[in-house]
Amino acid sequence: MSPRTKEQFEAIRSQSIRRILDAAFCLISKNGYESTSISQIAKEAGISKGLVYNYFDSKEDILVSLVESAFSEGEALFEEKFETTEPEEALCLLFDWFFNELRTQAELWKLITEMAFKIEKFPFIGELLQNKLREYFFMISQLLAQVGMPDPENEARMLAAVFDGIGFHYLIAGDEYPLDEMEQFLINKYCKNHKEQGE
Amino acid sequence: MSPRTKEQFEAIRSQSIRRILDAAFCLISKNGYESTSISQIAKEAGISKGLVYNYFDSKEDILVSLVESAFSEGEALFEEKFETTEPEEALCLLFDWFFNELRTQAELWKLITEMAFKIEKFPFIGELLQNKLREYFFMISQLLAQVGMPDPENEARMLAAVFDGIGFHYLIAGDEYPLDEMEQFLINKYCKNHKEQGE
Amino acid sequence: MSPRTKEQFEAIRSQSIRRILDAAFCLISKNGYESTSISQIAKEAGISKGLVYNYFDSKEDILVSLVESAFSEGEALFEEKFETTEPEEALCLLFDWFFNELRTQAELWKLITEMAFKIEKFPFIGELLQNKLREYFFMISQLLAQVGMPDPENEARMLAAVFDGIGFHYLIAGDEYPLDEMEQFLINKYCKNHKEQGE
Amino acid sequence: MSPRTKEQFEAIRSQSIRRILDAAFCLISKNGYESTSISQIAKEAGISKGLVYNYFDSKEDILVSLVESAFSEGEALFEEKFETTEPEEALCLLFDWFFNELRTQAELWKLITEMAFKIEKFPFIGELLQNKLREYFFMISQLLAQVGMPDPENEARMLAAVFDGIGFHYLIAGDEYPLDEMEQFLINKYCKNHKEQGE
DNA sequence: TATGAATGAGAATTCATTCAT
DNA sequence: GATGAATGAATTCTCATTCAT
Repeated sequence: MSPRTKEQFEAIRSQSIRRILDAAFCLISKNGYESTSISQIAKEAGISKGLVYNYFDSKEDILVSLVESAFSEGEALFEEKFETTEPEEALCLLFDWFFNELRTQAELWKLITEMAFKIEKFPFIGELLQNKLREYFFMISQLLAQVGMPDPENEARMLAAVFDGIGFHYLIAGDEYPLDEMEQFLINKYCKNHKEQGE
Repeated sequence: MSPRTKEQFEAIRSQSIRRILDAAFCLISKNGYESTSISQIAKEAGISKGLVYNYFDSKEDILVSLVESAFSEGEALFEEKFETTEPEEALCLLFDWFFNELRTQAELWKLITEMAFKIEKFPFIGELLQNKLREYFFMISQLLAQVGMPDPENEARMLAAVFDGIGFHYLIAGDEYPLDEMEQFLINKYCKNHKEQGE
Repeated sequence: MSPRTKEQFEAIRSQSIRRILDAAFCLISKNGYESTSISQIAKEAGISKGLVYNYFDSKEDILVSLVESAFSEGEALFEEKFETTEPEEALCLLFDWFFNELRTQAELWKLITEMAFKIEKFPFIGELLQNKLREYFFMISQLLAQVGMPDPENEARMLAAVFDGIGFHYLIAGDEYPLDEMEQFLINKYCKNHKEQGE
Repeated sequence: MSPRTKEQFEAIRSQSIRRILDAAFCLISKNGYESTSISQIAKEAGISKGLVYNYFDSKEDILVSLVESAFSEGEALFEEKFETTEPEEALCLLFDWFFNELRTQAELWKLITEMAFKIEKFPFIGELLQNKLREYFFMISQLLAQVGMPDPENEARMLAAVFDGIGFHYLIAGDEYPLDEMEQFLINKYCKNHKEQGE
């Protein structure tokens, strides 16, 4: 019989890779990188341990792929949201987006955030996180400047901290944390003008 | 040789325990819990591996003690600072205290914060962190209420988030992070009345 | 498409086998049998891992073929050289041949020689090596007898040892080893008569 | 109870190390380095796998120790033998020594020799072997010079080759190889004067 | 109290081999 | 004939924990 075509192989490949990354994401975001073994990942992905090494060089390599894909996912959503709107609305959308992300993608936020504690061990993460943080900060400070807020840089730095701090406390307190209330509170605080226009 | 007295034994015990916890703190806050071995802790503490098990039942037990002692350390400083002052000054002192902690005890903050990612693995940590967070929040909200801030609860939740968020970004960015500037910014923002009164 | 003829199939077969053996020779003589994987061989041969198993039953089977082909290569050259000449010249040619082999086919010598250390693991190699050694020894002893050397058997055993010993030291010392000097030295020692006659 | 004394620990340590090295020597010289697993070594030594790593950093580390101890063993015997005798007798003793070594310590010779094929993989071995070879060669060439042999350097190089070549052929042919006959033959060839004096 | 030797379970990783296409 | 995905056993190595002294 003739061998599978390149496309067939590629389909198989990407499906397996997808499975591995999904399993890895699920387990690592739940239990942490060190507490997740390749065996667990393979079992969760429904494949053999050996196959994992067909697609990834090492456990660290899985982490790299995972983190990069996690980052670029966030990226895409981020840009798409705020590029084409006027500042007042964009600011509102930012809160909207952030709280939505937190509600639906808490695991993703958890994974990325936990990486900050692994910078010593995996230096590439430091780079990624710093870049992420800079973009994040830059975007917010531009929004705030456009809205006419004084000292937008420090305000942005503070707002960025608010976001990660809320994510952090949500992680600790779980559903006891009043996400909805905080969202409303922040919108009222930062988007008053826009709101008033809406009234 | 005369046998050692109870007091002597007790002194030896507590000294060894202290050493173990110090070593554990040092290593775990730097490298993480999973990446720190009992051997490393014993070596850093200058005692034998076996002796560690004389004082602690397991590696997890060390973590429990470590986290509890870390928490109560923070506690003590915290209470002592704000109990006896008037609200306007206390708020200032709070910023003072926080940024000082971050500058001098970053490792402690890092250790406690990282624990949030281990809640699934060590449920006792969830309790501790939630309590901590509640106290933290309660104290700030009282301060803000006393200062006359409207909606002090949500403001407190936000300010608490600002603190942890700044800690988090400081962890990522290191000395590039403008801690001083942020401190000044927050003091100006939250303690204006007091400052103006002072002038 | 017309189906391939038997000859075409046969050509493909033998070409693939040739490639596999070449790759195996190259890698195994450099890195050793155990440190060479089927994947490496397949990659070096430019074919797939699976195809290797179309032509060989197992990794050991490759080694068998490899060693046999290596031995018979040496064989062919060997016989062709000394069969038709007169003894005095043949002895000279022997040295010539040996040092040439060493210089140009060191890998081959290395592969065959290393096999001696695998006799326990692959008994078939013992047979092959012993036969080889016997032929080798027999040929030399005949040459020496024809040249009129007393006790040609032991002299042959010694000379055979000299050859492999030199090969061995050349392997250790690399280009620092004075191959040329040794060649001249041995020729002077063993072929003086012939040389002097030639003058 | 009081802990064991330093001496007791040291005794335990060196006994375990001895066992590991003995087992490793036995297995590696028989089956080769790559074909010998740590599990096998531990089992042969009658200890657990884990303990091996209490005493050696890695499998390679075992090899290093093994090779170094093998080399220095040979060394000691070597020097002791030839330093204090007159050249004619020393030459005889050299043959004596060599054939004895081969008969009683074939495994040691095999281990050391096989290492030559691992130079690429373990560069430290190259150093050791070259030094060994140089000493070996230097000692023989001095002996031959003292005995009055012309061109003692090349003769020494040849004799050194004879030795390793014989070892090599003995490895291949086993007890079929006429070691005794070769010993006598070489003594007759190289120690004639001394022998004749003895007659 | 104190030591460190000893264990064994489990981690990451490799690789010969099989198999569906 | 040809491919490479998939497997599983084996390998090196780590580490929490136990134990004899």
